[in-house]
Amino acid sequence: MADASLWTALADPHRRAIVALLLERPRPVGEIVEACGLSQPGTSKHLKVLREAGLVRVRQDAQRRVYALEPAPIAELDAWLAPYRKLWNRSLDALGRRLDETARETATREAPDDAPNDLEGPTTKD
Amino acid sequence: MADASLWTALADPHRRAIVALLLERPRPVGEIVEACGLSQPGTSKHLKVLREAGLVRVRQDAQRRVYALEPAPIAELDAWLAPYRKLWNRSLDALGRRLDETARETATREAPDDAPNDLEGPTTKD
DNA sequence: CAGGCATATAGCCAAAGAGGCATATTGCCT
DNA sequence: AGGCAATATGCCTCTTTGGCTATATGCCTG
Repeated sequence: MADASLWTALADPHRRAIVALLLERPRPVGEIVEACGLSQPGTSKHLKVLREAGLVRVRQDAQRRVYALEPAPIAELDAWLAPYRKLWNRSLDALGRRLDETARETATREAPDDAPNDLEGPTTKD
Repeated sequence: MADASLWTALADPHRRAIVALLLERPRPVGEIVEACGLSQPGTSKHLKVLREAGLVRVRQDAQRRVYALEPAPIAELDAWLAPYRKLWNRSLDALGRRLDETARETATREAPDDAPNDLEGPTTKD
């Protein structure tokens, strides 16, 4: 499943950095190499991983290869995340936790009928 | 930066499976072991990773340790995702919602017994 | 057609990670 | 106290992966 490679691809900080770079605008390899401070082959390898995960696409411009973000896989991530979003919305409400970029604050104080995830009790953390 | 460990934690399919399990409800270790078909120590190790990433919380109930999802880190993921969401929304608009149906397709689930379970959330496409 | 860029691939090494088994630890029960 | 049940840790192995250097490929230009 491509899902696996998606997570694997984004697991690496350098690759997330590259993805962030490409969010701003498409870029040729040289630029990416310079930005993330790796060797050119190393960067190329990361780009390969991103390519195979479908996260980026390449356009050839003479000798340059211009990489650009591919939106679909990230949408996939978003879809994966969806079920969890309602969970932390509930918690956010309960704990009064403030998160920077939620934008989902609908003030829906519905009482959870089953309340599957009550994380209370003596929380023994590590 | 808990971010790194967050991605690393979710990079593993077994750990994503565990997280999916805990989305339904909190569970003791034994149940998780059974569900993901790994050895008990192996499962425990995964739980440790999730714990250290802040993704789960433990409540001690007699000899049992009941694990539950911690919403905040997933919210963090959502925050990370936010800038990209704009991007693919744009594309979605441009492509005439073709991606939308891709993202909303439902996946078939199978009951995990001893097989490698893919109880990941709404696995999209493929 | 030779030369030079820009990028990809191949080969190699060290480090991390996932998995298993055996064992320690902790709490309950008799 | 002794034993069992549930979970965590240590240790070992094997595979994967990230990084590098060296080399191949493709494309443009003189």
